[in-house]
Amino acid sequence: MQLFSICSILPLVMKMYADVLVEIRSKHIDKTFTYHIPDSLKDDVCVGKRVLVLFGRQEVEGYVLSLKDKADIETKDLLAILDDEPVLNEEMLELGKFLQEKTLSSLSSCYSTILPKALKASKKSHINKKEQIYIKLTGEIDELLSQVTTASQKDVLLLFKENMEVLKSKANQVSASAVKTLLKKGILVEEAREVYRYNLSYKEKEHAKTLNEEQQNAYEKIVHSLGKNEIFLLHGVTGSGKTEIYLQVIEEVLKIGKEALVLVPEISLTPQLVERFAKRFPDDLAVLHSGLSDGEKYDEWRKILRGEVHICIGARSASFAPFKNLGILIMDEEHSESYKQENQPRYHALDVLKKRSETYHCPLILGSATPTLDSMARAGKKIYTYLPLKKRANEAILPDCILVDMAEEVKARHPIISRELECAIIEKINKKEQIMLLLNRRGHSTTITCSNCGFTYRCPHCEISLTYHKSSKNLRCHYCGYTKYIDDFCPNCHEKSLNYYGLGTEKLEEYLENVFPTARIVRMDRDSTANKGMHEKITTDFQNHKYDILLGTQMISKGLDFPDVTLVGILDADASLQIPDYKSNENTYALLSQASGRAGRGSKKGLVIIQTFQPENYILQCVKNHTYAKFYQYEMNIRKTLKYPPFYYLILLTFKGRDYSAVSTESNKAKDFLEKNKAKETIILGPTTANMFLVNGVYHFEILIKYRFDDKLINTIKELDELVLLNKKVTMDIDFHY
DNA sequence: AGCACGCCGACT
DNA sequence: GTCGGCGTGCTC
Repeated sequence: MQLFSICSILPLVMKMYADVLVEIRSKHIDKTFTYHIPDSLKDDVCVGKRVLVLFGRQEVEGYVLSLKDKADIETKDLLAILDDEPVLNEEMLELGKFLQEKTLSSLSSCYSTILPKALKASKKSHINKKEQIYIKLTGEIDELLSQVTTASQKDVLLLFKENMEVLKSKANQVSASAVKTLLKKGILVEEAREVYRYNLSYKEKEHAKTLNEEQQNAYEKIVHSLGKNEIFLLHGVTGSGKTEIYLQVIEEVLKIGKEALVLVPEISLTPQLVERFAKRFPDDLAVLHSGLSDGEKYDEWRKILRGEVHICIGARSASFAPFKNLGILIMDEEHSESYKQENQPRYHALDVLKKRSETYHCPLILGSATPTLDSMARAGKKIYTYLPLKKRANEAILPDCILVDMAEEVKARHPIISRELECAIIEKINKKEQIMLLLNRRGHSTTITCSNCGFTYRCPHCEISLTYHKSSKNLRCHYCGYTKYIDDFCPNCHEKSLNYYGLGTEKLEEYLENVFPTARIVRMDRDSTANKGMHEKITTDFQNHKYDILLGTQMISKGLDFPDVTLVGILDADASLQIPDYKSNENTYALLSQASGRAGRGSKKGLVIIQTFQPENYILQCVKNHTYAKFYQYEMNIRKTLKYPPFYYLILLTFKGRDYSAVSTESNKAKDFLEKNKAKETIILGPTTANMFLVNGVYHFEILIKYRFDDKLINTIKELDELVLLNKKVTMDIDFHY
């Protein structure tokens, strides 16, 4: 089980050659190259370590994937071995290959994803362990004291009256030069000790809450399956106490000496949640999320690797946490799209967890208030064990929900905040209760048009209209990041006649300040939380009643628990329905019920007001009535008729390049190739120009493949991948949808 | 991905 | 005549 066991056996065999996967993230070079192992490095090589090699004319880092005693071609020597212990153990080596097979991306990109940045093979990743230098006495203090003559040297030694060892920096404060002489004389010795950069400082232990009957039942089923590879779908409305079940299951897992891995979406990984875990399991928790520096992540990673902690909570990338004896895997908010990586390798954390739960023979819990249709269908087929939680844990009742027809409100000159919402806000403020407003669009206004000549600002690279950010007085493209400063004059006709249309969080904040001048308002979105710690500051300030109204993007809809929020307003319910994606209904249902769930989590009953132009929309009706089951039936019917998941699998191929006609012809050739090799039921759609047709000067074409039973399809796509690789003007991106 | 080799256009 | 454009091909 220990890493060094591999290491200590292999050198005895004395292999002469090593197969090295060089770290060049290109599909053209995605294979191993054989290098000769010079005698000086023989005792040190082993599978899973990083090495330095000469590749062509450049020095490159790579991973040793296997050792052998013959080479069929001429070889170069390994230049150096970079690790004392392998960075990839057997499981991780296997997991990398699994990812490559699942995503059809390069093996080296898979290994890079598995490892924390500090351990990636690359040219310049010099994130090191942080060390502190301690100094120690070499003998008895009284005896050593008699050997020194100067006063300052004596002072330094006196530090050791009470401590066996002292931080060198501390001793230096007494007298740096004295420390130096004492070290030279051999009276003191240095000792480097590694320190961790990130530490949770919750020492008091919090105890388990009692579970209600439903929770108890779910808990017992899960605990009963420990040691077996079973997948649970824990379907519980917001506030039904899923987290408490996780915590108690983890407690059982720790009792049998095993480890627990908990995944949460990045935006749900709030200080509130971390605190809850940290207080329950003091000194036994590692946290991995994007807010940590690379060094901190590296330290957390090593705590896990060394077995110093038994629990890890983290976002998507934590699915690779280097545990060696997992007993439970948990994926909270399993419907979250953040579990899918949107660049290569485009893996889904669920696949990684499923794979690891097989490896370790341990259960996997998928928790959600709004499971994906896919998970729900699997539960229906008994592939997953279904565990419903229907009641809110603290007996709180679900909030009332009202749909407001905005067509009427526009006529009544209330286009932003409807009359109902305005009244409710005033009422709640008077009662000293709190309000959350969800508007899932950042910035100030989405379209800027000249009323004189009709000019509209568009991104020169992406052809979409630019969003105005008032606080920074510029226009931004939310796709490519293009930024442009503007003044009040139209660049086309030079009149001062620009109109700002469309509503973003910045403009809403401005509007609210005008309508409710006495209310204390705070905004939370990617822009207002750009600086480290802002997210935490806003949430704690709001919790402490420093504000009455919290407005923000979907960032405010997840994971936060404010007992005094009794009103939730959702301003742009239609926006997410209109996104051209087969999942837009599913995502809308999840987002809106998630946001609604923020209301009335304490003892007071909550109210949710949803503003929409289509109050009769079935999805919105389901949200209003809290009827997931009806939503599920309705949406499954649509998916079935339109041949979408979970009835069909989807693969999206994207062809990219700067040369329009090259991309067009290549994608058409690809279509022909696929048509020739497909199974009967497989459907090839396209090529069409992508949603984002032109981004940063790169043209995008798409082919969508829908299939059910097509054993050869994956192989066909691999062949196609190699064909497209020959054309240097076009790249092909493969994306498996779930 | 880099970095070489190689074969055609406008310049001191 | 040369400097340099980037198309093509290879890296153990």
